[in-house]
Amino acid sequence: MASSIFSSIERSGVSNPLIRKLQASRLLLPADLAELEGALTTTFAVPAHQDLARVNELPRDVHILTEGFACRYKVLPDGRRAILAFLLPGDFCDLHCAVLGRMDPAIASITACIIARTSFARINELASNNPRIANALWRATLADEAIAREWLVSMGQRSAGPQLAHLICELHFRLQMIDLAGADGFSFPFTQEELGDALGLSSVHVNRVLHQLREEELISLQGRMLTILDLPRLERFAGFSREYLRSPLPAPQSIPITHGIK
Amino acid sequence: MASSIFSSIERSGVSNPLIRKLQASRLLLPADLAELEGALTTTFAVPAHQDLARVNELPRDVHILTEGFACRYKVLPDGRRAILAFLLPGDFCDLHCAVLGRMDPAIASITACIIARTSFARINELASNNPRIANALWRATLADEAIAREWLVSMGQRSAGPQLAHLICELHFRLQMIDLAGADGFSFPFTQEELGDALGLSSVHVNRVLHQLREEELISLQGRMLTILDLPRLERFAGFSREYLRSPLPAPQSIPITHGIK
DNA sequence: CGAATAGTTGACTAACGTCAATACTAGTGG
DNA sequence: CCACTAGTATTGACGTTAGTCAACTATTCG
Repeated sequence: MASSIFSSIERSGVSNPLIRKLQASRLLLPADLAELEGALTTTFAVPAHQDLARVNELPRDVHILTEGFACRYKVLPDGRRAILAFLLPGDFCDLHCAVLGRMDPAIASITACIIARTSFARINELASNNPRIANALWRATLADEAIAREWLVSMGQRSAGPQLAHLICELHFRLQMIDLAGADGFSFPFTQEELGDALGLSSVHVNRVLHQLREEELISLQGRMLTILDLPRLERFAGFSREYLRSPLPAPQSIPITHGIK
Repeated sequence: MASSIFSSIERSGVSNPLIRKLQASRLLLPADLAELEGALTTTFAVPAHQDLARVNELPRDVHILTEGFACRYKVLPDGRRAILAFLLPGDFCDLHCAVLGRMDPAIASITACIIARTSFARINELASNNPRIANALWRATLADEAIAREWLVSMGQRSAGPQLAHLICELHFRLQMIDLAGADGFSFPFTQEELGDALGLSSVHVNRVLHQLREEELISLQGRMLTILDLPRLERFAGFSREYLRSPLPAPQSIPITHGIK
């Protein structure tokens, strides 16, 4: 199963979205970026709706989504599936697993994906020797956590309509950050069942709520392209505040430029 | 468990539960523990049901819960409150906020608490100069994340009964880890409204579900003391697996003992 | 002891799930 | 180009879970 999928399309990736994201964050020096990029040599392609964790059983590798959509999920004993996060280009798939040394939630592609891989040993070496990189990686996992926390708020306190609207706002904002959302809309390749598993709703109910959002002319959805018709109104309806997604610059002392004295 | 190795520290009477936890994890050398403990000099008391974030508006400090129960929460514009995590002794209150440089969710005490404080600058200095400490702190935030993810599963896929049971199992396990849960039961100081805000349920429904758990003789709850009457049955009912709470030892290469070469 | 807070219970309502039938769509091979 | 198929979307009828409102009781605490 595993080998056929990884008819590895090796590419010399200068345009890794993770590197671009980190570059934009201004947390790292050019030299740091080069170090990190040097570790991301191997990339491979995965078809849509493919289980990634099972394909590669080594939890000691770290994967970065480079192109396409994926998700983290967990299946319960009774067969229900919980989608815990949607992964977009530039996101780490399993950095936390590598740090903890445990392959906790599974990863699956949603669309066809391109994924970059490196060994955790390599990442760990970089982080150990360069606190700026360690800090940037740490912050990346914390950004994940902030999104998960907001999902928690959504699931607990928002009814289905606002909850779905909130997810749309989140994806829109995150895709904008990586230049993957135009003014006209963005790629929205999720099935209603996937949305349901992410929101804790049945796919039937997702359908109805989606219908409602279209009827109220908040969004339009044709093919797999979603257009936000009235962003301010959608954000208000969702109770969305982009604050939690912003990556604030750390205070001066949290970037120890003077590292090396020790 | 690792008592003989760290006997020198034990004899010196480590009172801080964070240090005890890290000590038990075997991630750090005695010297590392001493470094960290040296940073936790200031402690202060907070009465029950007190807002902690507002008490200390400086987001550049890091707080560690030393005694008592607290929670992370967020209030929505419409006044609803979402509790995002319960904090137990030894937990960081706001390490992630400090790293990200943003005071995201608020913290409130549930019981009277004792809290240790240190400056983030100090923590950051330790982490920058000592990758073992950086790793341990990173893992601590990831442990948080694992719990949040499991809450997400609970809220999305479990109905109220199993969800509440799951929370009880989680708290029981976490309290056991820090020697705060006896065989006879453990302190359970949450109001039903707090439980509701954490589970995304109304307090009325929490009451009914709690009643049901008692009727089925899974738990008993008197005063603020909860007793688990049949742990295996409760865990089965909740769909609880303690796997996600375990702190696995990292693979050898993730503890670079040889740090200092650079 | 009294006042506030927390817990309990019932009646009713709203949100969401389940089941099932039908329509659409993209990809497939003839 | 068409039919075939499997997955996906849509819609209706109905059941279940959980929310709301409201009254009442039990605790806690000053």
